[in-house]
Amino acid sequence: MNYEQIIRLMLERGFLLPSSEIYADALAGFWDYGPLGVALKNKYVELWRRYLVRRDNMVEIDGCQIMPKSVFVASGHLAGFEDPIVSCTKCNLTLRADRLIQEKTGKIIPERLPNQELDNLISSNDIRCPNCGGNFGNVRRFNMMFKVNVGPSGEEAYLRPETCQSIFVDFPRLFKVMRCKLPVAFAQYGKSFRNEISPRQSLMRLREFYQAEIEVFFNPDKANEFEKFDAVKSEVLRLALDGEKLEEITAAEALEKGYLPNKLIAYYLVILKQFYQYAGLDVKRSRFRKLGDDEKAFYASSAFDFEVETSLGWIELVACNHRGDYDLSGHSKVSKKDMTVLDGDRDVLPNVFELSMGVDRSIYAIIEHSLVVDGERTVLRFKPYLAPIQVGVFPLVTRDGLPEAAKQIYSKIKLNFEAFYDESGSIGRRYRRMDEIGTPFCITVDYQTLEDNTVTIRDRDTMKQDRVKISELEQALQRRLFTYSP
RNA sequence: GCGGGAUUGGUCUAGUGGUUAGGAUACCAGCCCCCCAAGCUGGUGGUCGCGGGUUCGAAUCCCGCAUCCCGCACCA
Repeated sequence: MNYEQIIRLMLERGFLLPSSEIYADALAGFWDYGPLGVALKNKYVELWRRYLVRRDNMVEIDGCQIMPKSVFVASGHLAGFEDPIVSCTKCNLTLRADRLIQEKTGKIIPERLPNQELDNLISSNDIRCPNCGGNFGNVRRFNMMFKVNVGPSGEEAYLRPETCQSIFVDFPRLFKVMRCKLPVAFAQYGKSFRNEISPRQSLMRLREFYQAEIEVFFNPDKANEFEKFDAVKSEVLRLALDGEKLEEITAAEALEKGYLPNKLIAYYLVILKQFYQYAGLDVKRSRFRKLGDDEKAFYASSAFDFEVETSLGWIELVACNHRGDYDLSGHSKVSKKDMTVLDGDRDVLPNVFELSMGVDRSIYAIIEHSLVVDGERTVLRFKPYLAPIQVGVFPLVTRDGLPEAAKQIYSKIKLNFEAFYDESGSIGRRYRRMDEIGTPFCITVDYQTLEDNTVTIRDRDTMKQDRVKISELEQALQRRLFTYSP
């Protein structure tokens, strides 16, 4: 299935809704999660906590979405997150001013050049609209951050464009009160906001979106003194170092060959890949792509994108950036707070390696990779522990006391599991409905139930059934649902 | 932002100026009672993205706006 069909399925089944769709002035780039979507997302985030946050003893926080101007002065977003743009006075075509000039003149044009100088370059080189030949207006700045006004005085503040700034500004206190030692990782799941010029493809480019970010703070002199690496050194990574060319190589070899800068980064790339394996992504269709200098974010000294192949092509799920001491030194300068911490007997300003995960995109990718159309059967083969509905409960027929028996089981197990009771239509039809939303197990109450207090558990993927005693049902479900596997 | 296409019940769709907007699917109820969908009967649900205009009369023509898709540009 392609992107469009998948989105239709998500809309139809209550995974996703266009936000404020009843109004004609609904905004592009905003989508709501429906009941199944939020259930899937919550379980995905729980898995993230299990396989990354808890596994690595990370410290999780939940920071505010609105932050004061100073934060973004220090982070560089007020200057660096801003593009010089210019519009044609005739056809309104809008382009990046620096790139336009660079393209026409062949000269390297720094993005930070003042507007006036960019204007001068456009007129002195007689640059006209490539679309209609019209003249360009004056260069202006477009900042992708949403500005908000706080309090009656309208104090200038911004919606955070990335969640990690909360971690950086909280770092000094957190490090102390949580009794941290380097290296230490901080994690946060939450919303970020970017005023995208043209949001497209629903979950791929949202203006309000979820990130799950991990910021690893470490002593740059000790990035190779990293014992945890040994446990994962023989894991295979798929690396795209130079364009599309792909190398499958163990983490240890990648280090030896200098593809990866240090053990710490190698370790986190491995556990990120492992996490996605557990999330049910087809990692054979994934890669870590090394970004060229022209693609990297302004704060990154080296960067890998974790990407997966979908019907939309390769999409970026996680940006893995070596941010150096960019953030802490920036915040230290602007806030005049000391951001150094004690490591051994020495004060160090930690460096940061981040795994910045796009949650919404990940959800999309998992759905696409989980979807199997097998003849007439449409199945979402979610890992059981990610399934929005975990178990369906059905009476085989609607007579002879079977519905009553089934409802009794349902009312009991729904306290511990996401269960769904259904008695409408044929039994096969009910199984298929569950297949379509990825429910891994269905319990059927049949005539034998009335005789010996057993029910069948039907497996979504094999369609086979096991018979279990009602008294052992919850245990049996527990075991099936929470067997984690890559 | 630019160019192109699209916008009719949950979903797909017929309908290009004129009676209560038709169908499929889904859904609901009843029948059937069947362990892998699409059997029978009945039923709910749309005023046609929003606003304005033309016309005696518009889902159907015109304008504006919004959203979605594709291409370009943008994507810290």
